[in-house]
Amino acid sequence: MNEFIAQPDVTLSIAAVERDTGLSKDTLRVWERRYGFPMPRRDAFGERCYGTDEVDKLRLVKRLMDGGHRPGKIVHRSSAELQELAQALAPPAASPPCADLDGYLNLLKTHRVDELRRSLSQELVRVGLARFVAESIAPLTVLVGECWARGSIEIFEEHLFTELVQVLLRNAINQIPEPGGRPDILLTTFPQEPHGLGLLMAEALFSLDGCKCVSLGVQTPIWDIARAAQAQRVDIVALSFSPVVNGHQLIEGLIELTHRLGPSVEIWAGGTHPLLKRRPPLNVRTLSGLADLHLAVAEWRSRAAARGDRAAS
Amino acid sequence: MNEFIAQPDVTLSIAAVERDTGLSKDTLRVWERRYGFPMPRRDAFGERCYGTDEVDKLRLVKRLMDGGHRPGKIVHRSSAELQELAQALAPPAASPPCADLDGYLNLLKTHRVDELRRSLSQELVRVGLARFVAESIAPLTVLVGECWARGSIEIFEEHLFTELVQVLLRNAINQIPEPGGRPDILLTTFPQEPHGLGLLMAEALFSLDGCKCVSLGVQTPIWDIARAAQAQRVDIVALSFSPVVNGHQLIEGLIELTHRLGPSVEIWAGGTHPLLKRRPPLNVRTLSGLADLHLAVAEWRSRAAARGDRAAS
DNA sequence: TCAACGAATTGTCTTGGACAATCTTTTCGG
DNA sequence: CCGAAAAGATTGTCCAAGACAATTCGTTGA
Repeated sequence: MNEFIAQPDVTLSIAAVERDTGLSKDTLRVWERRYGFPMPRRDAFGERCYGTDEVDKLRLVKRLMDGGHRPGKIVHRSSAELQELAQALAPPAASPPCADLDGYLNLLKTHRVDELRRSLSQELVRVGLARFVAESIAPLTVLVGECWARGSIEIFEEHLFTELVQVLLRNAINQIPEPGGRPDILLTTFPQEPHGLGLLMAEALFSLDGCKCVSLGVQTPIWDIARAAQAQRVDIVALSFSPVVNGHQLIEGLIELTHRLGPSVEIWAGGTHPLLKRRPPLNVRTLSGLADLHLAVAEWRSRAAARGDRAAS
Repeated sequence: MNEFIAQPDVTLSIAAVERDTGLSKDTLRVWERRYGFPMPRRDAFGERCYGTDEVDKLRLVKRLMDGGHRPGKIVHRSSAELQELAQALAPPAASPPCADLDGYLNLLKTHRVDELRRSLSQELVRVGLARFVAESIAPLTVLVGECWARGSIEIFEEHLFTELVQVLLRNAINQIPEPGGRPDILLTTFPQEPHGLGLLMAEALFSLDGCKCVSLGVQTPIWDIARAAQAQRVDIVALSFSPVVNGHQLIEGLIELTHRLGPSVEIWAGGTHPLLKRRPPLNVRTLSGLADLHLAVAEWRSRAAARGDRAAS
């Protein structure tokens, strides 16, 4: 069907490697200069030809870097050693993973998507949305994230999971009767933060508490978060942070956002980013764990009542 | 309300311009050297600072190039002249923008989100999902995209729109009774493509046609698309392309994916990327317009029947 | 134990040159 | 006069080596 015979030595151009690994051309060249890896062959025109083995190793290195390793320390190791590192990287499974969670994870790894959706749906109906989010989805999401960092699940499996949970949660949120009560909450993430599941979980819990939620989705520029908050006249801007965002950018962003929003809008920050636990920053309400959301809303309402804000019923 | 005066001189780095215009850093530098445009200011460290006016013009030039113009001929013209060219180029103006669309757009621009959701919902119920997608959502999405490119709507408004449509479509898809028929279709986008609405529209229409859809969401690495297609044993990989993806990367990616998938899996490509209209590439089925989806599925089924594939009922 | 300072690491930007691929124009044979 | 082949211009991407800001690491001092 295809006139191309599978070449025994497939090689990729630097642009193709950039696309496949996510490492920029500049980075690839500077690694070659500094570390001697990757050291691709050159074609007749002196251009780099990367082999599949090199690209595979680059992918591995990239994954370890996402997990906190530094390139200079690991590029020289063999692929086998890197595999080991990736295994060791994962946190020692802090909580003894509940049997249910392992069951779900197993379904995901064996690609029985329909079964996974069905059993999660059943669990949702069984325990209700609030407990479902807190006890199943949240820990499962963390677990999947850890597995991803360790390389023990594939990227497309993580995509499948994200998509599936999204469908489930959006559907559940939709079935909550239109609340329309205060506080009005704007949900979004910073530009560097591509993960949206945390946001969706928060939206579910807030909606259950009768808050009016407006979501901007992920990766909204700070300036636009402020604009949206003004335009929608919300009471609270709720942000979600996973560990991928740089701590410095997180703090800087929160400071800037605080200034832009002014005192009339509160900022609530939640998620799995380590900084949120260690030092509660500025005048930002940090939400430690999903149970805290309910508490925070209750507090806000009693504050509003104390202010004599009758609209916040 | 806000103590910060809107800065008169917002400038973007070369990386930001690459992201915003789709023109590579190399291209931006070589244009500066050859044509003298763009000629960005330099900051204290000698790095390029592009003004918003330059970026706007670059976007315009890019659009004209996608339409067949060559950069050397047009970069020197004024923005006004380019606007004219764009006018002349673009519209066979297939449909004079329906009054409904303008109404929706207006609701979005005045931030009456609830009203917008309600009127779209009503329209959905009125005309059914298929027509709703083809006649309202698709052109409205294009319109919003154009406004965004022109800068006549704000980023957060675009986020609001995306989120709202997503909720609507996911909810509608959910209510389609589980089809489970062939073909099995895997939906996703290339790593450079962050827009997911096209995917969602396709999923809606495919599902209506009784296809079994599995979505990976956006930005899946090519390698993982192939892995997922194998694992799920799908018949078709459906991809969506907006103009933001580089034409070269599009072609290269499709070639690589073709090789990785082998002959047993078809590739269908749709979206608003200009390349899809001009030269139908390779052995990829290009879907020109949403109406084509239905046709393509019908064709696939008759081919399957001709092969005597009884499973594809 | 924590903060602060200097050193090492690392990604991205810079310049200017080169060249293959593509598009346009000219030339030439029928 | 038409169509094909050759010559010429255009254009995007690659290369090399240098520079530097931002981040992280490691050490010292309180």
